[in-house]
Amino acid sequence: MKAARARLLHAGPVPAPAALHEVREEFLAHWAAMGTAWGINRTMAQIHALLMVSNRPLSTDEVMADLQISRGNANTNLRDLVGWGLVRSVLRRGERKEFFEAEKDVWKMFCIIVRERRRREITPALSALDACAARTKHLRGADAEAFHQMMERLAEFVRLTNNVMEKVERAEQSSVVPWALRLLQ
Amino acid sequence: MKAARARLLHAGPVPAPAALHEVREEFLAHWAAMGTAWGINRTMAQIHALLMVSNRPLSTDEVMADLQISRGNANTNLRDLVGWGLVRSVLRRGERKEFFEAEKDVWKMFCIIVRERRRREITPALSALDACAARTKHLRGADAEAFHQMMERLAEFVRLTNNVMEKVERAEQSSVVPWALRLLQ
DNA sequence: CCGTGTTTTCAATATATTCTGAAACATCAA
DNA sequence: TTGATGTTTCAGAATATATTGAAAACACGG
Repeated sequence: MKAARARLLHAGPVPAPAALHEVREEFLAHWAAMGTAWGINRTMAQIHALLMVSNRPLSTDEVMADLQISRGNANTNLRDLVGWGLVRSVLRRGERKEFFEAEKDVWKMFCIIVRERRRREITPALSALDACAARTKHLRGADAEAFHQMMERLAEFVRLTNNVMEKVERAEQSSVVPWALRLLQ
Repeated sequence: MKAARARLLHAGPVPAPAALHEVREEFLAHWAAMGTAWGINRTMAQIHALLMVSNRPLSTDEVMADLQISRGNANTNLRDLVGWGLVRSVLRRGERKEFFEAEKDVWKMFCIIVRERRRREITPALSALDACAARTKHLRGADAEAFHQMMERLAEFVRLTNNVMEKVERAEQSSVVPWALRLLQ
């Protein structure tokens, strides 16, 4: 009580725990906003952020309490994060509860996201574009030919993207990618 | 009339216009789905797709008719696409109506998207992360230090991303990027 | 300044997505 | 088997996002 009041009464260096809490909140909010802009739901991004900056694995209940969300919501999104491979569930011996920890290596994180987005979105998109190209190959007329050409160009570009992403996935071993990226600097 | 009926009566090679229409619908749907997965609204992606495969500029009314959407919706999303630089508005002499055409060069399209996402999302994210790092630099304690370290690592990674994207933006001139990408093949 | 064609705006509505909370389900130890 | 502990599911509620449509604003030629 006294400490709290003291903080309000005189200006001075903010105590570390309070300051940290504040900055952490800001980070969670930013990460969530970023996620939203890239098609990831708010809660999932928030949980991910929370686990990224936690120095120990957290239980579902801790996540619920921290983010003020329901059990169902926490469970679903933790499950999804595990599905993405961005979060691992860890068991503590002697405890039945499940704990969760995020992959902390930023480069690995990036590789995982690239792998999953390739698998879930790029590869199917490529099939679709190839199909669109194939099905219009033999059609005649200016419209059809223009359409076909566009499909070819898009497919070619997505194929290149796909290949680049595939290389990035394997980057842990081959280290070609970090090298190429440095080259772009 | 006769041609239409003939199509219904005997099995045979589908006439080009009908086949093209079908494939085009499929492409629009796929592009819209893809957009959604990457945080772009359905209609905007659909309009973009429509203009990409149109061999002439289209008016707002044509877009409305083709996609069966309201004037307000068409207008807003066309405006946004122009804001992204993915679509240009063109004026036909003697006509008061505005027409719209998409950037058709796939590589340029990509550069535009990279430029805009960098400007709208990456740069602000980087500022936020730097701020989070700076504000926890002097805090002591295991929690604060772990947090600070994570912020530094994330900021470093985003800074790299930012730089790579900046190079891609300028790729039209310098052509370093296509070269580096080929290297990754 | 008026009339006409076009674009923009925005409150209301519709749709899509996310979240909750409680019940069902699992697992284990006694 | 029972009870304690933990997880999953999912219908309904809450929220966020997108869409409509009609009125207002605008731009221009006459």
